[in-house]
Amino acid sequence: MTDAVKRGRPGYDRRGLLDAAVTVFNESGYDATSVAALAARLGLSKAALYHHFSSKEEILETALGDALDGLEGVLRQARAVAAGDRLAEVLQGAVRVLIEQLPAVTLLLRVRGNSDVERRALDRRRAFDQDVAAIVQAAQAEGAVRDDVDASVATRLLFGMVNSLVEWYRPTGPEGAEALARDVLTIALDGLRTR
Amino acid sequence: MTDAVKRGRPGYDRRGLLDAAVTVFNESGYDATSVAALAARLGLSKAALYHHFSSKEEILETALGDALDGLEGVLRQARAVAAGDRLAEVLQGAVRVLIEQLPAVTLLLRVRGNSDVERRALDRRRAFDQDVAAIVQAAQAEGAVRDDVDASVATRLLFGMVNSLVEWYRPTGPEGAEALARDVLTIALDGLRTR
DNA sequence: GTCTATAGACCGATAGAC
DNA sequence: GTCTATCGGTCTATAGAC
Repeated sequence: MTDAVKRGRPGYDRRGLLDAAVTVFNESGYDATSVAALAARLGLSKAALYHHFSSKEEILETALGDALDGLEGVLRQARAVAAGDRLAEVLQGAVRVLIEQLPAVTLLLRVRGNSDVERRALDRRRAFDQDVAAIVQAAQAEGAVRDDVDASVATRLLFGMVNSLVEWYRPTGPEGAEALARDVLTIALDGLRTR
Repeated sequence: MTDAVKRGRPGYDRRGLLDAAVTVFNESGYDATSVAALAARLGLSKAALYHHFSSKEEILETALGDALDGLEGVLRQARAVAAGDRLAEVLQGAVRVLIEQLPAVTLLLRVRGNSDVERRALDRRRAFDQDVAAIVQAAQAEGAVRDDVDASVATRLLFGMVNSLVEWYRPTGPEGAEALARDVLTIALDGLRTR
């Protein structure tokens, strides 16, 4: 963490503005938030906003890109471990990314494909899901994962569980990121039933 | 099933109009859908719409009520079985309700509390979640469910998995309701890992 | 004639563009 | 700061099946 000296007039930088804007989008919805309303909420003028981003959609695109980069990074990382352990690695990594980039991932998960930018994001998400499904399938072939549940159904259910974190997880809460990742892995791999 | 003789001018009845309207709300968002746009999409006039419902919000309220009635019915039904089996009963019932009332439940799960109606629905949803968490806790006390995961966290994760069905399940798909309920129970209770 | 669903013209309020 | 389009909603009259 190099704490670069901040120069120039103080205020939002591109990064801080992005985070703040995404939070507002999550509160009120992307479409429902006009640029004027966004600027007002952030306490600056539209002109200042457009100094950092050339359009409202560029804010969206950047945030969705960040979220997707994080998730795809998890896949890259998972390729380093043995095929049988890959699913656990992906689940754990996904929980970590969700928590670290909660606002951006929240925005990503609410995208419904209303524009080209949103559709491209959905395409990347679909590709991610397919990669995960392939990992599940490989684990089934290896015998590490039960094969009486279809790989793509299992993938959707697992990521339904993981993604639901954005609905309720708050950084201030009692549950830490590691504990949460552990709980997700426990349920996903071993289930809740005692034996 | 008394198939009452249909009298009067043909067209939408309240039920059919509700289903159609909820589907449109899910496509475009409740707030973003104007009454005029809704009426146009359904092929009738605003006035005809207001013959069946006294306000746009009453449509929302009715749909959310239907979804919540269905979920609460699952809880009532679950009270009939032994405490140790109750969680399985609730999960299975919830999957069934989600599938049978997919449009209404989808709408419910997207509510963010932007009005009194939405907040009341969220309150009922929270109460439902708490009831389920109590069932999980009771199962833990009985030793039927592992107690190294907090009951309310487990509840949220399980229902994250179940609720995610609205994002991808389509009645036309290959997966039937019963098969899906079985898959959910398998993962939730036994996990994906082979033993 | 009765019952249900429907249409068109219109209202006051307001949010957003200019 | 003004102006216009659109919002949710109303009123009255009517169309069509039994």
